[in-house]
Amino acid sequence: MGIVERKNRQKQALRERILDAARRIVMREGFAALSMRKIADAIEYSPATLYLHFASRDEIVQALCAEGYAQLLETFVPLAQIADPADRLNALGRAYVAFGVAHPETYRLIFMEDPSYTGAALGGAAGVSGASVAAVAEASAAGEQEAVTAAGTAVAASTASGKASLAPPKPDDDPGDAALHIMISALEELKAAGRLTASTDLTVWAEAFWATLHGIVALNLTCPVFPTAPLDTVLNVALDAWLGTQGTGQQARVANASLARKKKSTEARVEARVEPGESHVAQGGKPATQASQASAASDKKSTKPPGPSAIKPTDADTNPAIKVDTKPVVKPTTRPKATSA
Amino acid sequence: MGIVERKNRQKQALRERILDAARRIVMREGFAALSMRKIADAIEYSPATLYLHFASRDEIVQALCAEGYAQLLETFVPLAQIADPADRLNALGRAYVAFGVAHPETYRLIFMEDPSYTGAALGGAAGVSGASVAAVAEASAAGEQEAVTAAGTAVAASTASGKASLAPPKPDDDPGDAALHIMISALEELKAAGRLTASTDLTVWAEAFWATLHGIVALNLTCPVFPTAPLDTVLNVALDAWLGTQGTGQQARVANASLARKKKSTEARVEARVEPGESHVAQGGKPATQASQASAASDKKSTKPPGPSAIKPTDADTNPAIKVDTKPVVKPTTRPKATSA
DNA sequence: GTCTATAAAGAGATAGAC
DNA sequence: GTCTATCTCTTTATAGAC
Repeated sequence: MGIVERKNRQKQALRERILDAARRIVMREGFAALSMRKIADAIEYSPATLYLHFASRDEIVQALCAEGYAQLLETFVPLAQIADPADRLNALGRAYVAFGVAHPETYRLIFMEDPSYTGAALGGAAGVSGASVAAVAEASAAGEQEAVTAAGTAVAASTASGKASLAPPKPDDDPGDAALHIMISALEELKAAGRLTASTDLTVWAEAFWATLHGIVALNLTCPVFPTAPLDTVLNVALDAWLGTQGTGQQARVANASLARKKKSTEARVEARVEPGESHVAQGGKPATQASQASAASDKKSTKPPGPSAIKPTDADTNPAIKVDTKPVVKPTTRPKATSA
Repeated sequence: MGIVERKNRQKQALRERILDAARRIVMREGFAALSMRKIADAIEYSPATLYLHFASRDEIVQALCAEGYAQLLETFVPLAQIADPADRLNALGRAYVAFGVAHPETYRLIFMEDPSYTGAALGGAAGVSGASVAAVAEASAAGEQEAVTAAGTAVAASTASGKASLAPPKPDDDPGDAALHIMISALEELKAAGRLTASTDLTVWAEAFWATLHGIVALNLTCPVFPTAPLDTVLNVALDAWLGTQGTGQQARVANASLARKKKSTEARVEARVEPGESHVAQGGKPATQASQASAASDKKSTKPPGPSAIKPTDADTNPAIKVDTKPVVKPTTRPKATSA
């Protein structure tokens, strides 16, 4: 039966080519410019062929969303191994914002375009990349158990989660909750360690925290004038507000002394935890380059001129190893204008 | 020369009809469904006529944005008269979120669609409704001076700003900064009163705070699954994180005792400050109904079922006095599908 | 000022030949 | 499986009659 398998492979390959082309168009010209004709032209097939692989344009878009969301989750994988839960939350927040800024069109597609696309990403990413999702969830679970007992056992925790990421994936978890559960786990550790007086539901806290991150990203992608301050500065203030003095006053302050220490240093935290342990991350089977690359992208943005009315460049295209959205040529969410009539 | 004036009036009237129709379409069917033909059909003119009043579809959209932003600013006017700066920030945050939820399509249009639209709203709202913008700025300035001297002088402050809102407008202020300056003023009061140890730039703080609010609204409008918790709950946690324990620990906690008092009561704060003084607000020339209506809209949302995958209803159409967007019939940001082919 | 008519471009999706 | 050809439908914007 090698023939049918070859045909399957070819069919799958063409499907990938379609998605690749679609992704390129979205990155280059924005989501609104994505059309079946353009995809067909890009892969040098007829438009009708696309319908043999995808039932509609929407199905392509949703596949794109699922891919993008899986990509975002992969960014979190190495971060889930950070031992200190506060540091972990901090790193997750930075990575999230960095991802949004580095992949503006992908981020728009997943979280800012259409509820059905968002739902497709959060509910359907498992099919595309279930392994990474499961790895994230398990890494976070492993980290939780370790950190409750004692702090500073980063090596042991990372070893455990390294094995977990090699374990057989459970592809049918709800990927939408995976990222949130990472945060909630960190919060539970904080609470268990007495570093967080939980006056509120941890799920709500995580969701509100996430909303803050989303607001920072969304504003940077859409609002040309408002975040006058550099992205990093705003992000620092937000992370301070949520992590620096969280809880009820004195108690939380003492507990977060390790965070307050480097209050003005913007980026060092993630790399201080992850990069010295790059060996253990590589051991775990996942490359650590995404984390450092992500924080690097976030840092570059701090050189943005503070003046208003300048559409912010999304200059995160330094590392060609990572696919990065570039600024769309046409306006993102509007219909393409008539050229000359 | 009465003839030319009548013609000008008629021209202006048609312009308004065009915008009215456009607004209705956006509210009913979403922004993507707005086309010149539909507007023309709605006002029973030919499409060509529209181009005698607006150079392009974009110009109509930008006028809509400016209107919407002015509408949002008007929501802030009565709130700027709240004496206590922390209460004022709290009320502003709630009003902002309530506006976004009550007018989803307007909010999308201003802040979530296209950077150029956002810029048009923030930079061009003065032409549409410069008076209200100036009133907001002056009301906030008046409140600042009062509250530095002592707390609890709500009557005096409101009288002063009441006069201010009747003063001749300065229509050419940058409306984009107006709302932010209200927040910054409140922060300066907090700082001057020693209730906020300013470890960070106040402008940055205000922008980050605003980003949080935007994130909460944007997520509620776009993400079908994620804010599992009711909108109000998330908003409360966020406001607590920013206002409840802001500053460095103990000092802020004592200072914010008045806020912590009613921590679990969701809506009473705005009305406790504004509604007993409804006389003074009415005296100032601005109706106070918008503030209470806004917080009421926010509260209704808390009955949302927490289950995922349900597109959240935007049921804020109780008060017919306020124009409220309803849920679009078609998908918001996508091209309308081909009906039958 | 307003209309009819139409240009110019583009979209998604399908039928049927090969 | 793939293509050609086509259908149906949409859009913005303009020309020229009245």
